[in-house]
Amino acid sequence: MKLSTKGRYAVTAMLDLAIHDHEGPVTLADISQCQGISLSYLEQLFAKLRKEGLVEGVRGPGGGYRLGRPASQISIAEIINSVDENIDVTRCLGNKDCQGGEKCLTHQLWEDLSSRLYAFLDDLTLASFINRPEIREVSRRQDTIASRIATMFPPRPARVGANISASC
Amino acid sequence: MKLSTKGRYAVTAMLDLAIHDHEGPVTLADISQCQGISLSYLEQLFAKLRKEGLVEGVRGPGGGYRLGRPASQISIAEIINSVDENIDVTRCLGNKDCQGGEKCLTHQLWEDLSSRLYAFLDDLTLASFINRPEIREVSRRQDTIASRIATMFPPRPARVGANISASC
DNA sequence: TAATTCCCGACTGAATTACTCAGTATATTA
DNA sequence: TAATATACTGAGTAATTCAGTCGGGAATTA
Ligand code: FES
Ligand code: FES
Repeated sequence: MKLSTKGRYAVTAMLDLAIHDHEGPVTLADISQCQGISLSYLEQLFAKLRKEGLVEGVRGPGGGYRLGRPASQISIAEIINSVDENIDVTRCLGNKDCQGGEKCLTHQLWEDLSSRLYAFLDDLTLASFINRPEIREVSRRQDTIASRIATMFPPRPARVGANISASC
Repeated sequence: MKLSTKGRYAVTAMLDLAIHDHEGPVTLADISQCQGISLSYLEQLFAKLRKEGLVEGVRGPGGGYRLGRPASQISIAEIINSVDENIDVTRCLGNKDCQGGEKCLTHQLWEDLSSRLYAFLDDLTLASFINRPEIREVSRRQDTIASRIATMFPPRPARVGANISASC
C-alpha cells in the first residue's frame, strides 16, 4: 500500500465521475481543467483504471468515462492500488525467510499494519463519500453556478444537456 | 498524508526501538544491519524523528536511540508525518477558494478522506503493535537465537548485556 | 587518549512523477 | 460522406524525490 499525489489524483478523478454519474460520461478534458491536472497524465492514470475495470471509456463526441461498477462497489483501496503499482516489498522480497528461515519480526509487524490499512481503505467506497447530505449540497450549488455561467456564455452543446457536467 | 517506503523504514525502525526499549538504547548500526537500510539514510530519517521529539539520541559507546515518549503515546501517523514532509497540497494551495471563493467539492472530499485516514493511523500506537502475545513470542524467539549466536561468536561487549539487542 | 556513537551537510545516481508531443481508432453529427 | 470530438497508445523529458555515499565533527565512555 502506497499513497502519493498520484493516488490522490486518481481518487479525486474517480469521485468526480461518481458525482456526475447520472449525467452521462465525463471527459478527461473536463477533469483536467477542473482539477488542474495535465490531460495526458490523466490519460495514463485512466489507462490503468480501465485495465482494472474501474472505469469504462466511451469514444466519440459526447463520450468520456463512466464508472465501471456502481459507486457502492468501488473502494478507495482499489483505486489507489491500480495506479500506484503496489509493490510493497520488504527486505526478503516476500520470501519471509530473513530470520533463519522464519519470517522476521519487522516483516510480521509491517505486514500487519499494511493489511489493517488496506482493510480500512477497502471499506471506504466512492458511494460512502458522495451520498452524504452536505456533499450533495455543495454538488448542487456548483452545478447551479456552472449552469449560470453556461447561460451567460453558451458553449456549443455536443449533446443536449450534456455540458452541465463541466462544473468542477 | 503520504505513505512510501521512506515511511515504512521509519515505522519499522521505531517498532524496533519500541521492542528493545527495556534493553537500553539501540544503535542505528544495528537497525541498518538488521533491516538492510543504509546507515546514513537512517541518520537522515532519525534527524527528523528527533526534531519531532519521537526519539532521543544517546552519544558515546553504549549509546544509540531511545523512544522520546512511551510507546503507548507514539502513533503511526506521527511517525509517517515526521519523515514524509506531509505537504498535502490541493490545487488551491490550501486557500479553499478555487470555486468562486468557495471550497470546491473535490477539495472537500479529499480533505475528508485524508482526515479519516489520519485519524485511523493516529489511533494506532507503537504499543498497540508490540504488546500483542504473538508478537511477544516472536520477539522472545529472536532474542534466543541472537543470544545463542552471541555465545558461539562472542563480540566484544560495549557494555555488559547490551549486545543482545543486536537481534533483528 | 582511543573508541564508539550520534550528529551534520554536501553531493550523487537512480527512480518516479508529471508532463509533452505526435499520432491512431472510434463514434457522433451535419 | 466529411468533419469533429473523444478515447487510446507510445515515446520522450524536465523536475523532483529516494536512497545512498562521503567526509567530517561533537559528545560520551573506558
Ligand atoms: S523481511 Fe521478510 S522475513 Fe524478514
Ligand atoms: S482545490 Fe482547494 S478549493 Fe478547490
